[in-house]
Amino acid sequence: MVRPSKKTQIPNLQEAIKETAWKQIAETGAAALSLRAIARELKITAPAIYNYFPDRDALVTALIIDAYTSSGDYQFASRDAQAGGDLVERLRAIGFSYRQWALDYPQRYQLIFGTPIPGYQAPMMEVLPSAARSLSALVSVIEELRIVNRLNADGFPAVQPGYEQMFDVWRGFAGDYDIFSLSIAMIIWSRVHGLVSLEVAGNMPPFGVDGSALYRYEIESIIGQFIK
Amino acid sequence: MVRPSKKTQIPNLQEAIKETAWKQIAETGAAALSLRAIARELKITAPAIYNYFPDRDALVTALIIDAYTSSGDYQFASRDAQAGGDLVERLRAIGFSYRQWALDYPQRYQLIFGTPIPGYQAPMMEVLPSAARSLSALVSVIEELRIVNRLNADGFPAVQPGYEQMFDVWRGFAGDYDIFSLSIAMIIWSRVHGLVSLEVAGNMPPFGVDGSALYRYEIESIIGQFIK
DNA sequence: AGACAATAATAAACACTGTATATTTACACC
DNA sequence: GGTGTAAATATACAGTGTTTATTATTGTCT
Repeated sequence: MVRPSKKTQIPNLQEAIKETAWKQIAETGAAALSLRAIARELKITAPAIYNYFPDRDALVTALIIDAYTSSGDYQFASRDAQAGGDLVERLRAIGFSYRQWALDYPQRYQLIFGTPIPGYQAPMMEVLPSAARSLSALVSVIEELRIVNRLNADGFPAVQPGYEQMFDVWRGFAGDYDIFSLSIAMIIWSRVHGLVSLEVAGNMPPFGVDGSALYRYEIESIIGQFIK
Repeated sequence: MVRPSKKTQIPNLQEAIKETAWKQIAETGAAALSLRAIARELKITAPAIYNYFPDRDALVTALIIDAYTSSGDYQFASRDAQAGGDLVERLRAIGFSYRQWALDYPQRYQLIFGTPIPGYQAPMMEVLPSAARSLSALVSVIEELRIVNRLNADGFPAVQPGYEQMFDVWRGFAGDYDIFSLSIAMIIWSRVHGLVSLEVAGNMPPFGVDGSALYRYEIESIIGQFIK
């Protein structure tokens, strides 16, 4: 048999490949991702995958986009669960959901922020839409705080000249927010990311500083510094 | 020829293997590290490496230890260049040297904090000595600040009970510092690491926030929050 | 309905990788 | 000077991503 009849074929094979990839990433880690292993599990030959993804890197890119989307969904859900409430409370909720997602899906987190795939470099222009969206729940709340004049960031460095068009690209994906709100969101992101990345990767030496307590402290530090 | 005579042999082959590994990592990235490629460049066969490293992971561990040592050297050098000066100035110098090292050796930074080697997990107990030392330039200054009562961290979460012995292990490697100083150092580390890791990995979206300006802002934020 | 072209799979092969095993040789020591 | 050890090679195995050629199925056009 050279080609299976439509009855025995897997419907929506493109999606099935990604699902199997996620399953194997969850089981054995992102670094062990293997096209041949995926093909084995789907009872398919490896080159068949090339009908749906031009190469391994393209599959990884698709997975990263899904991961960003999943992270963004977490943050939007937590923001909207606090809809109508205090803006700072919404900010808190988003902050905690960032860590929660990383703890729930450490492999997805590593796929985005580690570099587990040999030789892989994410193509910025393909990934940007989902990456920008994943940050935009945070940006949206910061923007609201800015509008009601509760943002405090004296001496915050100005954006480099000549990048306005890049910002326009971002705007198209993530919403029409002020560039200052975006900058503040990025520094907040870098803070929570610092703590979460060390925790998830196991680089935090085991002195027993409680991860969630430390994280709560850092969230309150952020609020104390940037919100008035 | 099955074994080269001593004259044609490479002296200190263990060190030569690591050097070649670093050379290739600098050229083609940590993810492309290959025992066979190293062997080719040294004009030996791949299994010969197994006389010096039990497997590839052991070589990677040795490289990571070297990288931690290199990072620590940067920070100690910058601290000692400010010896006799203001403690806060020393803190600043250490902060900047952390980023500078990452920019000078992005591949080494990725080797430690990314996960570029498929299936590799750093053995904590082997890496801890050099990792602890690399943080201890910072810890030493924080400790001095604590002693002269210039440390400000109200509400900082307490260390979890039952980890005293882990801390003792750390003490043995990095110096006899107070556990509170160590905790403060860790949160400072997580902040600079958050910014640097996003910058080095290229995950900072290209809005043109000047990396070094943003970093300076963050360093001053840290000093403003924790030093009085 | 029949011819045809596009499509989606397989089969086989290539150049890699890390690693295990067996073999051979150079060297140091008694 | 023989012997044992250590350090290299040779060979082989199982795995990887990817390319090429082949083949059978499918949908479309006449």
